[in-house]
Amino acid sequence: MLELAILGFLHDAPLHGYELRKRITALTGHVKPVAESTLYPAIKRLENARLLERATQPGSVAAPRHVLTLTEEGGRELRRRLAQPPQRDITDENRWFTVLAFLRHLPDPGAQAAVLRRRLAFLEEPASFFYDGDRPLRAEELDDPFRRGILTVARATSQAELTWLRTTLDSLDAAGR
Amino acid sequence: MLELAILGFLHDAPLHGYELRKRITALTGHVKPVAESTLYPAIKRLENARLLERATQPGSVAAPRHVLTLTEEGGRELRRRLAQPPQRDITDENRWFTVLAFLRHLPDPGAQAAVLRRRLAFLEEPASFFYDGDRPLRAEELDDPFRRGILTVARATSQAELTWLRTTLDSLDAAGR
DNA sequence: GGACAATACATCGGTTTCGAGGTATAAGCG
DNA sequence: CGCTTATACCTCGAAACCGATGTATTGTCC
Repeated sequence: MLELAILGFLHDAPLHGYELRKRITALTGHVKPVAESTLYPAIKRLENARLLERATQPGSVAAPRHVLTLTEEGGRELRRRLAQPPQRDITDENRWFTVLAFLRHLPDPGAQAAVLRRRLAFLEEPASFFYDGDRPLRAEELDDPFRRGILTVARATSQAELTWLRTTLDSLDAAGR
Repeated sequence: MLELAILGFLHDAPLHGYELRKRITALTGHVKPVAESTLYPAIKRLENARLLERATQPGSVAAPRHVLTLTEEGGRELRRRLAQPPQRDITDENRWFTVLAFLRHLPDPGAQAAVLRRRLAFLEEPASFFYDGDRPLRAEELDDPFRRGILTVARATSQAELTWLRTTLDSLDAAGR
């Protein structure tokens, strides 16, 4: 997820690590902060895999900056990850939002729609957090107000996202024709 | 988060690991699956910390079951974690839902309300995913339909949860008086 | 003039998590 | 009788992540 965000931001423009960190913090940091000690090793991983290149830029504000640029292979890898995200990126909202944030980098509207359809399928299958045997429980059936809250909030999210997904898929399909 | 779920479920009733796994999968598994290779070491950690005890129950269906029981110290630890969750558990929805799922185990309505108020404070501060400098961008200002989706869904979630939080806090305050 | 925050990068050890695989038993099916 | 599925537990190595800490420079505030 972190690597996807790095690739995605660098696809827009070359950045140095510190700036990258600020952007990632703005994107997902209020929910799930990213430590520097997680970011720099991730950059190194991507560099070792030749997905990005580093150019030292001296005479800068403070310590010498390492400007990071996506390689062609890095661009391909970004598109590969966006087109075929693992199931985990579809189901976990944190990860899913990261996919969405960069999905425009997929050149083909059909490929974009295919990813949205996977999320649609996930949201359409009946799933709860609490069960009576196999039967999913509804909010009204719960005594616990906190568990009721979980279901209430999850249902509202799901409704809003389903609406958005369907209209967006319609316009993508219209554009694809 | 996993440890909290284990402590929470065992507070209700002693369970063996396999059953625990099924409950955790029902609770959060559709969003973020838990591998067995994560669960069993987690159980062992909690056992080593004397937060739970293990009793082998032979003559069972298949392999001998290890029935896990929460110790008194385990109960105290559960309440401690519920009363003072780290900020990460407040901001990250996955973690927050786990806190909510077991918050009823806190005996004091005032303490429950205090936790909800932390989430309320987090949701009330203006935060976006995308910025123009320091100014948070609204959905309408974005060209990218996918990024617009993020904001649309996040706003709907936030609205629903704020409503639920306020009514629940009202009734908790009424009960506390 | 000195404290402090921001910029910019990095390492280290420890913890958690994941994926892949392994070992058994029992029940149901054809 | 073998096959699959479910029950039930476990290990191993690799990856990922986190908190603490370190280094150095520049700009800002009092």
